Amino acid sequence: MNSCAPFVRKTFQLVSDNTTNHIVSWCNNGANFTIWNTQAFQKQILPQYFKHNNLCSFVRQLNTYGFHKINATDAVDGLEFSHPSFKQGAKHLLAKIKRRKSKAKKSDAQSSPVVQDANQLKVAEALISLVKRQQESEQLLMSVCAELQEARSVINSLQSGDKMASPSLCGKRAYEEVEVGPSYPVAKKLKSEENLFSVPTQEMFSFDELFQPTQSTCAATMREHDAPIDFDIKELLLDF
Amino acid sequence: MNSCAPFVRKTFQLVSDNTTNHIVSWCNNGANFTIWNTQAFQKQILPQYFKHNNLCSFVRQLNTYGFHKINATDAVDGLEFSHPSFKQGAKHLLAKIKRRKSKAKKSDAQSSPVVQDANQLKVAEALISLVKRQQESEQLLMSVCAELQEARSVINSLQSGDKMASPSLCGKRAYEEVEVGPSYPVAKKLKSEENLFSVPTQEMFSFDELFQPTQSTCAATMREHDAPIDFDIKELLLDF
DNA sequence: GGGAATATTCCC
DNA sequence: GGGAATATTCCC
Repeated sequence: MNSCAPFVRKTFQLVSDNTTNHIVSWCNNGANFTIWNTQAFQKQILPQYFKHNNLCSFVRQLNTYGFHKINATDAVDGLEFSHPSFKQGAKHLLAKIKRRKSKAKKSDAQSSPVVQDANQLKVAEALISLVKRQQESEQLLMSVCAELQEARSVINSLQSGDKMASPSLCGKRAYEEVEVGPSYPVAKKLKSEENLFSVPTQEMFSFDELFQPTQSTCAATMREHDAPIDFDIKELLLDF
Repeated sequence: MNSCAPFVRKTFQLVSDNTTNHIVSWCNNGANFTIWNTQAFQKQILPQYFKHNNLCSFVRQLNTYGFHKINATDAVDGLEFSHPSFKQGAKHLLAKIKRRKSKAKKSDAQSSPVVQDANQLKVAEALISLVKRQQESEQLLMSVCAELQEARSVINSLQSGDKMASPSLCGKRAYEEVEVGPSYPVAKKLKSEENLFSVPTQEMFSFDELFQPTQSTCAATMREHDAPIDFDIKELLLDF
């Protein structure tokens, strides 16, 4: 029943106490509450419920628990606050009022990344190095594939004289995943590489969720349906 | 002068107050202090300095600031505490007494990794996927290089009849970093790839510092002086 | 003794 | 309003 935070329970009690309505009371038909006399509230009310007599500390707690101040209008003065689960006579709603956690900084495109300790810095550096290494691997792969294509063109032109197949090339292949014969066009071969590179869809994580591609590279021409690897690592670390 | 924490300053004051030496006082020639009467200390002393009257809370603060309890001996009773910078008459030492920070969990080889929030979990998954992708790229690169080697063997055998060079192969190369002619042995070519792959030494981070290789792969044969990419990602995340 | 949640203070 | 340091409470 009384599973709400001590601060919320005490605030409900002091607002509901009809003997002090001239200092603090429900208002707006029980939807909000108002501190009518801040001096009396500080000196007479707060010390009865809390370990201080500062209105600022009380308001700080209200904010921590998600209360909002109502802008003063011409009709009423006093300090008025509201919370969707803090209503007159509704004790059962108080358990829904939760203390706000110290929030992790959300990414702001302008702000610089905050890396909080040496270990997280190391993780960041690991990611950066790994991404660089991956880019280099993929570029090198492209260049070697281009060379292979040229070599096969040479073979085809050399063989055009006798139209003979080349059994030795097919027989000595070391890695079975590369099933490309001499007459197989390189464009088709690169299509099969896409399957090897792409992250399987059954995994709970995809690159696109985390990494915002910031520029296109030659790798994009090779892997059309996969996110480029050159995401902005700083973007990711903003959420740390 | 008085840059020490409020708790330390107040504790020095209440211990040094000679009018309450029957309740709490310096002892051991001013090296430690003793609470002689815990009931009187709670009810009469604590509320004068703090917002509570609980001995437990006071002791909790002593521990937070690095004080240690002295084991009771036959000679003295009472609650005795000590701190290397909390000595009778030595106000100037109080600034050296620092509050202990909530310590980040250190890695323990037996304990399971603790990934503290959803974002760090995403980073972990990103690293895992990136490592997998890198392994696949390097394996594919090896297989393509093997194919290229075979293709060049075919070219050499086909050319052995007329000993003619192949100018078209050199002229149409798309990527300048691959400077390998038709007669260049593949073993030498892979040596040059090592330079492309390896992390530059002038960077402040190296893979070997962070990642413990857990098994050797075929990639190790290609990149002799570089750490294998298949480190244990869980090892790294223990420190989060 | 100390981790961790809540409370209070201080400051922007 | 809310971040962050310190204080108090609660619990192991």
